[in-house]
Amino acid sequence: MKITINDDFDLDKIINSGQCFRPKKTGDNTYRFVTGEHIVEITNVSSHSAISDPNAPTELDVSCREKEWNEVWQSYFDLDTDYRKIRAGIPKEDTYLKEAASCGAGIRILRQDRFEMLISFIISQRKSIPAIRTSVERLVERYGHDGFFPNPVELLAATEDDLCACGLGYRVPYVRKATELVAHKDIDLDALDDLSDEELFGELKSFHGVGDKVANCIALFAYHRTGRAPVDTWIARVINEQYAGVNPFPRYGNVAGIMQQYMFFRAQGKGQYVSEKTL
DNA sequence: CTCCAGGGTTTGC
DNA sequence: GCAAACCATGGA
Repeated sequence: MKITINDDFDLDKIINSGQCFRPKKTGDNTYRFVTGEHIVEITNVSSHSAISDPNAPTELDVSCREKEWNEVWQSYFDLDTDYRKIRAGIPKEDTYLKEAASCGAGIRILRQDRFEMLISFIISQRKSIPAIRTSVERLVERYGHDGFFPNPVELLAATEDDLCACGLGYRVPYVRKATELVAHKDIDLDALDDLSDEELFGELKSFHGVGDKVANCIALFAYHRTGRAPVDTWIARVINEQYAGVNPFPRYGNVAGIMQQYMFFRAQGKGQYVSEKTL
């Protein structure tokens, strides 16, 4: 099925933005995404001239039917939000963010599976992104089914030794306890969606092994709380070197999390800066 | 071999 | 309240 997108949309930047660990490139201009019990292959079939023009619409060929696209992937890719408008609203005084947003144009904040994000970001602490991917894939292979991330009941089957074999190291008890709480319905991850940002943040931090940074990542990438801006080692470095140690995110209100993603992408040296003139 | 990774918890003051 | 020690592994 053919899809046309009239907004920022760059699959390569999305899968390399650090917000997701499983989506991957499967061929020339083709990418595979998985969430919950859904899987889709997406090929960018835009003409070459359109790819070089940031304002041209993006033409996609997607493997799923229209019903699934509208009910699952439209929301997953946050296609009802105007990212160009958000980028245009960045004050030019914030020159570093202007450049970062130019580099990261095309990134979108994904609405990902809650349990998967909880477990993935617990694992993420003190690990490199490639190492996180390896551990998450091992969980999928051993405890998921049909290539889907294991649901809480499936992951409950993993003993502490099993989890250790997935390279989780000292995080094994964190993942184990979180899985038990969710599988036994002591905590309802879906019900947390009704909470305010601060209340959600507090509930997420009640998990052993979830601190400020991980709670904000889960809030941003699973609950789409775009006002949350996780501060990790990369962002802390940016705050120190570019903002004289003063956290710039409060001024960006409910789009702070989107700005954080642009900065994270830029801080890793990814993306190319495109000057305002060529935009 | 060494170094460090999208941090968090525990401990000691 | 704060700073420092400590944490298991994999990837570079």
